[in-house]
Amino acid sequence: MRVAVDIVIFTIQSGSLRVLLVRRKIAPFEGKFALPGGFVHEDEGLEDAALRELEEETGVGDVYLEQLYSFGTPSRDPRGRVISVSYFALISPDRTLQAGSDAAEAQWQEMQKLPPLAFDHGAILEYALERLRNKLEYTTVGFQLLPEKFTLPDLQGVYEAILDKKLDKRNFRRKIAQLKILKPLKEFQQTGRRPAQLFRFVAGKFEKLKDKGILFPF
Amino acid sequence: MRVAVDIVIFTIQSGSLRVLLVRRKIAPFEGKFALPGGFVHEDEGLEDAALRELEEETGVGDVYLEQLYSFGTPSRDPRGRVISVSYFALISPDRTLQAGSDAAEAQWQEMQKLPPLAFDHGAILEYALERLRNKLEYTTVGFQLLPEKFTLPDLQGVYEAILDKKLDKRNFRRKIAQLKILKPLKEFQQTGRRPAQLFRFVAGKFEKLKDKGILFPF
DNA sequence: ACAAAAGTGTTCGATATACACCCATGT
DNA sequence: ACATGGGTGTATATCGAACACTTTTGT
Repeated sequence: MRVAVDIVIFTIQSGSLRVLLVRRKIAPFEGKFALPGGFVHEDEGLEDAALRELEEETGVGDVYLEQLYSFGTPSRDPRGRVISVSYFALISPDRTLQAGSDAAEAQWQEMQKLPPLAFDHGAILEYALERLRNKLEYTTVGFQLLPEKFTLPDLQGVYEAILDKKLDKRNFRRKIAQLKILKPLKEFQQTGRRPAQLFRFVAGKFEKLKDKGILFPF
Repeated sequence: MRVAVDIVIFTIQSGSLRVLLVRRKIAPFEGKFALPGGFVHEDEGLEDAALRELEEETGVGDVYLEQLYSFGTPSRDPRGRVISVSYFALISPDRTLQAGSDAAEAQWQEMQKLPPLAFDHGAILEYALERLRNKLEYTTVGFQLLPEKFTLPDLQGVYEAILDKKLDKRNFRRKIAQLKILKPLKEFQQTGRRPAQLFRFVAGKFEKLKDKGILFPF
């Protein structure tokens, strides 16, 4: 019985939610897209294995990583019995440039236009998205998808891309404001028309979030 | 690499939350209490394995069962590499009588007075309790801990036992009422002083619960 | 001047919380 | 009659949802 980790790595690019997929070079499912992942080494923790695979695929460490679910239907891998412990990871777009360092065929695909996936990876991805949407509401995971400095429109864009719906600007900003987790900077982003103020995430005061369950001290 | 399932089985007895523990008869941790569980068979799904173990320990099938988390620190089992996929189960007190059918040493222990547990089972149990408390708020799992017919004080007792705090009777009853998931019966429980009305859980209308995430279609 | 996105408050309904008395039964 | 737990309603604070205009910049 072998144990593998499969990782759903989300990022935001061009205002849309994307996931890292690799094209399989060998059977089964040769040529199909799959989640990045691999077998857990004999003396390696599950999360360590996920971090290793993640770094191999994206070249990036130190990202938000959380265990998702374990899939173990006996028939899920035609080669034999493989238990997949799935993880989901979030990475900010300014750190995704290195992607493809290992698996030459790794691509950031839009969640809107997904190809059919190998194994049961479609179900894993679906569940990851549901979890991400839920956590967005009661935790601060959303900030993991932004660079260190960001604007409020950027932040709202992250929420809108994940939830796949428009949000009211004023309500959104009030909600963020009362969390008191943003430090306003004296810098402004000069990109579009009117410059937007930059902020930094400071995990200082998140009382209400903490007792609602920032979750899991592992 | 071996894969095991460990199951946190909760019930309510004498108004307090209890968990099923078995005393280990062999090393390692001989004589210590542990969560019921065992190795996954070669051609058996993870949930099937959990159900099998659960039925072996309690003699009961058809219970609420949900996957919790997978623990895989290499050193967690001194005998060698074992990945534990943990589950949590809820069982109503009128069905727990058969307990101990297999493991002669299986006991329902109060969550208040827990002995130290073998392996990392203490951490598993802690996480299971946290999850149960969270789910209590946005799902109807609480009803799984009651017999088919129950009174409102019974139901409130379940919530109080799990959350380990007193709740306001009137607020509690209003909250339950507006879910419209209880069918009042024409029977009354004759036990204490004044008879209490019996209800039956009917999953009919739980709109708000459903889109909040009754979760996981597997 | 105009186009485009940034920024800013108020109202209203729903939901959570705090709180005290009467009722039905068994002894 | 009294002790025990069952049963019921109101007032207040808090939170989420709807909704429109002014400001700053680049062209």
